[in-house]
Amino acid sequence: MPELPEVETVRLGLVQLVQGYTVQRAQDFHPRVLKSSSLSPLSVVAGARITGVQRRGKFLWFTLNRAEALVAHLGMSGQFLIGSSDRPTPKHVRASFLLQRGLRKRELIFTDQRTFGWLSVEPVVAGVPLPAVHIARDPFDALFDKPTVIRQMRSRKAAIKTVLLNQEIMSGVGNIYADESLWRARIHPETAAYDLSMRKITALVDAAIEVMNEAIAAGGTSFDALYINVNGESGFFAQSLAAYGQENKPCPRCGRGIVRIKFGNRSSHFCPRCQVK
DNA sequence: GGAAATGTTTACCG
DNA sequence: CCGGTAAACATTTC
Repeated sequence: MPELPEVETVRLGLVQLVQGYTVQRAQDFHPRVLKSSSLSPLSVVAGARITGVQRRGKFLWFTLNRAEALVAHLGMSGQFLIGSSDRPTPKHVRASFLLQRGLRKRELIFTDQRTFGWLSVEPVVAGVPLPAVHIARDPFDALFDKPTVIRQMRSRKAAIKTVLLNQEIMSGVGNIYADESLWRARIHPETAAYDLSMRKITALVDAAIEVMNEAIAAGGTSFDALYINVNGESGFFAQSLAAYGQENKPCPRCGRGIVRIKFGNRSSHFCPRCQVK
């Protein structure tokens, strides 16, 4: 479930279900699930209490009653799931955590089909774990500086979609919400960022905030069982998408068919009438 | 068999 | 050193 709204959906579930729990045992089952930079093997997390679950952009971390944090990135297909006898044992289990709070016990599982996701025990620098230090604040961060972000975006020569996806300018937006934001702001994805007016870029950032807010309220976007929350449930924002994945379907604004182009190694969807270069 | 899938990092080039 | 671009990473499904 991996763009900001999906990661936030997971985070909210984890706050509800694992915050305050103490790790009894932590195990990893795949040679690449633990980042090579990890300060320690995963098993060393045993004994720590989870004091909170935080997020910056698409990076997620558990704060512990220790100096280090347990950091996670879901990559393309990572999931956290709370163990339940109601559901079949998930495939591609990469790590598991036995948790306890008083008499209550829970299992937290990390699964990842494509293994682009990872876990890591990391030092925290000024409130942010090391792997996320280079990631810019996302729009839901209390210290998000919109005017600065807009200025930085406008200073780039690259295509606006590339700039919107750059996690070091503003974090959180991935391919789905980039296409949706550009559609809402009526901007062609290949427009050079520095050719856009201040007004247009402002509209784009506002659209990104708006669409991600709506997606969080819907529990994220799920196309299939690969993107689900900690209870195994799908979000329903997919039904609200205007552009992403809507090739040949009518633009909800003007009726013209949405087109898909290959761009920067991935697909971009837009309305050729509403979004012109 | 080829293409595509919601991400990040790295290398290379100018 | 910086910005821009392409490729690599791995697995599964259509």
